[in-house]
Parts: sequence; structure tokens; C-alpha cells
Amino acid sequence: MPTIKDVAKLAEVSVATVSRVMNNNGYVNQNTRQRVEEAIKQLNYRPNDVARSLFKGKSKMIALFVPDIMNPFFPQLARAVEDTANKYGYLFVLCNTDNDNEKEIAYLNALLQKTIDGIILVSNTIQVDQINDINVPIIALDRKINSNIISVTVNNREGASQAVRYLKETGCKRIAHIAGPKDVSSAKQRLEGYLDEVQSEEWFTTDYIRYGNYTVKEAYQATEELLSQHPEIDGIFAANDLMGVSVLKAAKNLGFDIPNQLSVIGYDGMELSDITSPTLTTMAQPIYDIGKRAVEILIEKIENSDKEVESEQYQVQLSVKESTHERREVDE
Amino acid sequence: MPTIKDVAKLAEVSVATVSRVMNNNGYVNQNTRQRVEEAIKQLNYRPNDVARSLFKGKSKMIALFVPDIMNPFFPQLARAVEDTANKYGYLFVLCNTDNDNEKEIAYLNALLQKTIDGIILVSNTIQVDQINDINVPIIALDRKINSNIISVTVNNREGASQAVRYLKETGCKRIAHIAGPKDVSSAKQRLEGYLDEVQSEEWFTTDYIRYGNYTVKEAYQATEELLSQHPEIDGIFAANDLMGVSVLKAAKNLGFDIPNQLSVIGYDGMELSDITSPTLTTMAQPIYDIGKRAVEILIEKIENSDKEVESEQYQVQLSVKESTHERREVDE
DNA sequence: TTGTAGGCGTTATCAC
DNA sequence: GTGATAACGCCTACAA
Repeated sequence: MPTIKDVAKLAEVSVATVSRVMNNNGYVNQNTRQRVEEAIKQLNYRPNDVARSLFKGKSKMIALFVPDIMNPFFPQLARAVEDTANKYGYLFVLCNTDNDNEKEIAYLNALLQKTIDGIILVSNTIQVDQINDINVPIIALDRKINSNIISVTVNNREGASQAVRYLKETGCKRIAHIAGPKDVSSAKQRLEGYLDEVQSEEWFTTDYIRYGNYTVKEAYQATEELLSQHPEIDGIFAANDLMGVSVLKAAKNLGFDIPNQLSVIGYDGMELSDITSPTLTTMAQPIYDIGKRAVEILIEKIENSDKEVESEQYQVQLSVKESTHERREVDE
Repeated sequence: MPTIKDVAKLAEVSVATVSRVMNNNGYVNQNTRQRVEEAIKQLNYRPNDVARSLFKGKSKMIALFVPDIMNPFFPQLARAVEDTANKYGYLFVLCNTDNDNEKEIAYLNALLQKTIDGIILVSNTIQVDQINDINVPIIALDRKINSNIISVTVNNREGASQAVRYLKETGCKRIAHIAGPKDVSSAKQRLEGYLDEVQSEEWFTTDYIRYGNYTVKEAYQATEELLSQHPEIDGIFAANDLMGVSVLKAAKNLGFDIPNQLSVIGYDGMELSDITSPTLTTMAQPIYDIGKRAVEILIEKIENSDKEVESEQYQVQLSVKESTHERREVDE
């Protein structure tokens, strides 16, 4: 690989001049500029980013921490982050953490040594004091870390309430909830949103809440148990689509007719919800948008560190499919 | 961030000594070593990888090119690559190319400027002459590029034949194929494997081959048309699970009883095939294994460039689920 | 056993 | 307008 020196030699100028041409700053004679550009082209010269990084103290790289890219929620988020990072000239580093704090710390250190410019965190395991003194911009995505860390999230609680209200409006009288992990903020908020709608109902019992921990398998078991013990249930709100699909399957296997006997609604709005039969009604998150926005905010902080940025919260949107009834047109 | 100089000052030694301690090479007095280690700990010093990279000409980063991480085949591959890269001390860069050659070239250049140490390519759009003169190790994964580029793949043709043979063995008399894109090597080979088994059958017609291009939507349409025009079909081999799921759905919507009236088999062995009902029988690829192996080979080439490595091909395995019949125990 | 100094490829400051 | 040169942080001859 040719270096700036090779270019300088070929163009018969100093490296300083080549640098000026490259970066388009400082005066440089039209004539010499041309000679330099010729030389660059001739040698197919590309500046070495590592040397640049060393000098500037910036790497033009950002990282995204996710629990596990194999969970179908995250690819879309990762894609949004990569596209946007790319658009602003940043390279994208993906880090799977498995919700393992040790892995998170190991990654954090490795990235800091590489002078990463910024980090986006989807985490419920990181400790605030583990990132508070880091002088690299950090944004929380999807899950809040604490109020000091800027976050981009959706309004989980309100979205969950909407989901449950929709079940009610379409005729459900006994609505259960398959909840996510107890230590994940988004799951907690969705549970709260569910409770907001059902807690004061005379039929409500906490036995209608089961934990599926955002996984296919546990949600399947939870649903089986729930419906066996409570065949009167006619609506289930699953805290994410992955579990919603499991609910669908468990219910069908138990002989439930969906949506006539049992309505099911999920949360996330993943493609997954389109390939099942019946397809899954869901509260769709603007996944790509929040990923994109997180990068934009992060880069603002990176390139203009004194600028104050604020947390943002997005709305989810009902996406009616086949696992629920249509809403009655007339008010009841 | 403290530098090696700060450590040297605190420990009252030269930077060379600190470096020796860090890298454990050259002689250093037990006593001074301790002083240095103290200082390192006290300052919480971590060497700057950018400076190291500049000196060594190596970045300890590898990249993976995939068409689109949102296609559920790739997260597992990406996960395997990341885990393995990590294990050997390399950082993982994910690049989505959308099968767009311009994006590939743009990424290639960006990575080269960052002195990336190696690249793993899942691509059917890259041109051989675009990578032939690059002096960075490159491995093709999942799809071959050409015989000069070392590759890690599965035996697609044989796997496809196995799939079709299984349909035959379980009683299917008219077997169709929903094929992948014509310009993707894995899809071509699976089509060949299908043809190997059916071409000489008296019932065979090329009208039994439809193109779903590895996508949910196109496969759905292709299946609808196929089954409407050819209700005699009693077995479908889909070139990947994504399409297999679509076949399932389209067939069910047309009123086909699966597997009694129509058997369906997919290819890939993704989790997706477990969440449908009926679940999808599939030829399971060792996805994680090939991803892992690609990294191992790549790193061998990086760290020992004169070592000759060879392409590897893995076998796929039949995974019987509910969308096909069990094989008869007695030979027919 | 330890220190000095040059170099990795850039950029920016300061002369000329 | 242009060219030396120091500096970014680290590593490794080479000296001592």
C-alpha cells in the first residue's frame, strides 16, 4: 500500500501539500493540486485510517451492544444502526452480550482501547457506575439504563394498554398476559400497561399473568398451563411477537379456535407475525426508526460534544391481522 | 486516558521497560516489573490499540459481508463469526451489502483503509478481479465465489437430492421445487440436486420448478400458482426454510392438508421451521459450525500467511418434523 | 537489565 | 503557496 510519502515523491511536493490536497484545507496552487491528484490516482493511494485515528484520537467507529442477534427483534435494529452509521461515515461494530455483564465489560474495554467513538447499548445488565466515568458518548436503546443515560425507546406502557384495550373493544372478557423477563424495563412497562387496563376488572386475578421471558419455549409452556387451568380466557396479550407466535401455537394445539374462541395480540411488529396462520395482530414498534435515531443522536454527541441532547420516546401502532376480531364500527 | 509515558513516569522507568512488561518480552528485573505493574494498575492504564495497529500494520479486526442480516439465515452465521473472532481477540465488523456490488466495493475500500486483517464474504455479486489483488486474506462463506477463493460451504446438491429422495421414500409421486435466485450458487446447486432426482421420472416437467428467490412473498405467490395449476402435486421441496414456511401457508390457504395431501420440506434448519404449525421438515445446515470454521481458517491465514489452507464442505442433515410423513420402516 | 531513539502514516503548526 | 517538523502512542533495534 502506498503512503503519503510515495505520493509526495511522485508529485515532487512535500507530504504537507499532499495532505492539504487530500483534506482540502489550506492554500494549494491549482497546478500542484493537479500534479498531486494525478499521483494519487496513479498510485491508487488511500490514506491510512489508523494513522489518521492515532493523530485525531477518533476512530470513526461506533458499536452496538445487543443481547443476541439471533433473537429476531435485533437484526432490524442492527440494520438500522449500520445503515445510519455508514451514512455518516462510521464503521459498525456488533457486540453480542448474552445479557452477561462480564461480556459487556470485556467488550467495553476492548472498544475503548480501540478508541471507539460512541456506543449504543441495548442492555439490562450493565451497571450505571460501569459507564458513568467513560468519556465516550453512550446511548441506551430499546431499554432504559437510568435517567442519566440518554435513551431512545418506545412508549411500552401506553402501547401495552392500547393492546389490551383493543382486545376489550373487540369483545374479550377475560384477558391474560404472557410477560417478558422481570428485569427488563420494556417487559416491566408492558406488564404495567396491561395492569392499567385490567387491575380494576372484577374478573382479574394475578394468575392470569404468566412469564414467558421473551422466549418461544417458555411462552409455549406458560400458555399451555394457563389455558389448561383457565379455559375461560378469551384474550391473551403477549409481551412480544416471539411469544405471541408461541401462544398461537400452544392454543391451536389445545384445540382453541383463533380468533373466534381466543384472541391473541403480540408486541413488536416483526415479520414473524406475518408468516403464521392465522397471522398475528401486534403492536408494531418503529424498530428501524429508533435504531436510526439512536445513531443520529449519538453522532451529534460525538461531533459536537457540548450539545445537549435529550431522550426520545416513540409511539407504537396497532397492526390488526387475523388473530383478533375487527373492531366493531359502532360504539357499544 | 493515560499513556505508556504516564506509566513510565510513575514507575520511574523508561517507556521501553513498560512495553516489555506489557508484552512480556525481553528481560526485565522482577523488582521493576512489579513497580511497573503497580503503576499500570494504579493508573488503570490500557494500551492504545490504534497506536499498536499503526506500528504493527494489523488492526485485529475482521469483517463479515452478508446480503442482509434481516434475512433470518444470517444472524446465526453472524453470531458464529463474532463469537469465534472474539475468542481469538479480533473485533467483529458486520457489513450488509444488499447484494449490491457498489456497496461491497465501498465497504472493501473503507475496510482496507482501516487495515482490516481479514474478510469473510457471503456474496454472489462480487467480481473476482475486485478481490484478487487485495493482499488481505479473504474467505468465501455459504456461497462460492470462484475456485481461487477458499470457501466454506455445505454440500447443497447432495443435500437437495436427499430432501427429494426423502419425499419419494415417504410416498410422494409428484414433486415440485420452489427455487432460489438463479444467480446464487447455493440455490443453483439445490436445483441441480432436485433435478438429479426427478429429471428421469416420467411425470417430470419443468413447470414443476418455480422461482421464489429465497423470499417469503415470492415463494407464496409461486406456490399459489403452482398448486392451482397442478393440484396433482403431492410434495414440494423449497430451497430454503423461509420459502418453506410460505409454501406451508399458501398450501393451507388453498385447502391442502399437510402432510396427508401434500408434503413439504425446506432447507437450512432455522428456528423458524419450529414455530409454524405444522412444523417444517428441513435439511439442516450446520450454520454455526461453518461460520466458526470460516473464522478459524481466516485467522490461520492472517497469522500464518504462508500456510496453505483449503476449502471445506460440510454435510446437511435431515430433520424430520410434521410437514412430511415418517419414513416407512420396511423397504418398499 | 535498562534506556535512547527512530519509525509506523497522518495532520497541523510554523516558518519561509 | 509550500516545506520542515513535531506530535499522536506504541514497539523494537541498538547502545549502554
